[in-house]
Amino acid sequence: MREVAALAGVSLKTVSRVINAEPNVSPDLVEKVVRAAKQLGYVPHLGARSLRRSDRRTATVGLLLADMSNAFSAVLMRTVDDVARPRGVFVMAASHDEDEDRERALITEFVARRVDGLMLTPACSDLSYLVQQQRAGLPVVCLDRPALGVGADTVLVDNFGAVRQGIEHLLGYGHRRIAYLGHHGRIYTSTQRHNGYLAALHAAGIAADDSLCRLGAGDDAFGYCTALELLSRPDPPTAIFAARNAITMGVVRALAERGLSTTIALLGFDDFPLSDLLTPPVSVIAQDVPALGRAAAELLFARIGADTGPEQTITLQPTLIPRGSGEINVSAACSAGR
Amino acid sequence: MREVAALAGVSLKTVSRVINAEPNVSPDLVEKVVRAAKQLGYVPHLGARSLRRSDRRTATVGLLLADMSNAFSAVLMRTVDDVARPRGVFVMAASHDEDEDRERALITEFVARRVDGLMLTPACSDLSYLVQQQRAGLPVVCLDRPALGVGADTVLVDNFGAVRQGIEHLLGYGHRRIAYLGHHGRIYTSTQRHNGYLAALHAAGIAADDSLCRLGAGDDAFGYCTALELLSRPDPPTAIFAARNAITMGVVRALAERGLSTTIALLGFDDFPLSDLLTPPVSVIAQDVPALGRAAAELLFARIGADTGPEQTITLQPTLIPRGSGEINVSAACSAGR
DNA sequence: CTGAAAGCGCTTACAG
DNA sequence: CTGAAAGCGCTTACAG
Repeated sequence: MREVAALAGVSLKTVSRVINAEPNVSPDLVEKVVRAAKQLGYVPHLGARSLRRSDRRTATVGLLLADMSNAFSAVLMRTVDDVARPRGVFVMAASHDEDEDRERALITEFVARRVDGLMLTPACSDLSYLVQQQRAGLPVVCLDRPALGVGADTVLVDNFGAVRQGIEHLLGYGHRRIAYLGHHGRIYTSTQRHNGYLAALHAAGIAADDSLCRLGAGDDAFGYCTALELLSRPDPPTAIFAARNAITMGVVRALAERGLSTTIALLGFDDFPLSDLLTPPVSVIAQDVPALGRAAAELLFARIGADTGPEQTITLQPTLIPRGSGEINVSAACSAGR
Repeated sequence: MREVAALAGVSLKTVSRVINAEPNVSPDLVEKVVRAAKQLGYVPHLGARSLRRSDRRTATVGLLLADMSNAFSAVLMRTVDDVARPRGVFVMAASHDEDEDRERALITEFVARRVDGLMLTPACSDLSYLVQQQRAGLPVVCLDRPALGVGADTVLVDNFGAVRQGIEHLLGYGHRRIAYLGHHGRIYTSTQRHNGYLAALHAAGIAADDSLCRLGAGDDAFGYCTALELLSRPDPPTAIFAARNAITMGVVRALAERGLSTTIALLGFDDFPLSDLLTPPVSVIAQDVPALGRAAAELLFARIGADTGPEQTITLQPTLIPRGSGEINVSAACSAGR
């Protein structure tokens, strides 16, 4: 900027005025500055600007996810970025891998970079240490999971209701022995889904069989191995609910291997590519991930824009998409399973 | 920091020394400062630090992708982040959507934030405007596509060779009428793949049939519609090469719908989840995406670490994974197709 | 309409 | 071992 001022033969303040498109600069000075800036390839230093400006904005927000390599997170990032970009804001993303210490360290790094706001999918740890930052003016929005120990705008998905409804769907096809394959650990969404399963069984007057309820790593291999094991039992389940798409894929593999794809009903949480091309097509409970990201980003930018209204919690409803695998009657399973 | 100094009863410089773990501070002052910092919840301002420090590092790198919502980019981001994180560096990602103006604007925004380095998958536009930034000390690494109009470390995938080999694989099963479904536009990887296809045919003495060579949007719908159309011809292809996984998925759908999955050979570029569970399992040419991201990130950090060695270009070899769909003999296709 | 001075939060380069 | 002064690139708050 100093060089631009020197080349244009004006003061720093005049350059600043031109860069920021402030009014009341004579046209010929504007042109001199613009020409000098172009000639020098001058790009204003946003960091220095934010240090001095009264609003202290860095035009940067933090997005803390469980693991940004999965499709769910990738879509979230993109929709958040789509909201941020028109405002000239960049998104810095990071993954906490469900590790609380890592989560806390990453939040501190975001704060050290003075992000204008923070969006996070909490690792379900106590976030009360965030209160201090919030009071210092950091807007925080939680997405997909609620904040514990701290108030914050939150966008959730009705995991509980959707799974209950999904299990009721399977019950409607006569299933009574429905296995639940889920993610272990105290991840909020897992717990909610599990509770939805239990609630549906309870409402139907069915005692939950603990041996049909398996919690594990939540990946493809877990789904595959667990399904194989369950199917080998003398009293196999007639239907399987997979609480995550990776698990669903593993179960699909196991059913195909055993030739049971059209015998055992399967319903999965979260849609995935090609689910409609499998044999039979896989029924799923689908979340509107872009809507989740968009809602959270809009809440955050409203807060950054000094919205001081009461805290909001938005809950999105997933949709059950019946494609075939979840619409298999129990009689078929019984005749083949025994 | 001022508050910390006041609370600890020391000078700014002493606080600075403690924060930066500089030697030669008396233990009791260290403790006083540490206690004051903790009490106040003090987090150093990295922006202010980088403004003043001699190395000018912001502990931030830019990652410019075509579209961060797809699985390929998501994995790239994660592996780049895995290299950056242990160095205390954050990754800012953005998507240019193959739009050159957007690409240029995003690069300027990265420069305005004074990223320590820039990694990009160029939209295949002329990047000579980057030379100025490079001379000013900005390390640039291109990944997946080469830099045009500017020298930069680059990590590429041998698209040409892998596709030529893939087509030879199909030729080995007796196919002579092999369709090519690719992405239009002047994206480098597309062109390379297309050239690999042509080279293989040429080497085998087969005249390329332009009507079998379709370039389009490169998505699922394009693959589906184009495959349906080709299969409806009086002289349909006996094998299809899909130059991108989204296209492959569309072709899978079309073949399944026509009951031609085990009749027409299919080979796709880029693996995708569940490809091995389809009927028949889909043969693909798979790229090692994590290796791509890791190599690029390591090149970048070497440059940031003042490596002034000659420019490097690393080329990774994809792997052909035969699963069944690409190993269908031409005779079957001929008997059914006519 | 224009610019000189001060200061954002930190580190550098010195002096003690 | 400790600190006062200057300055990174910019904007604020004034004065002219």
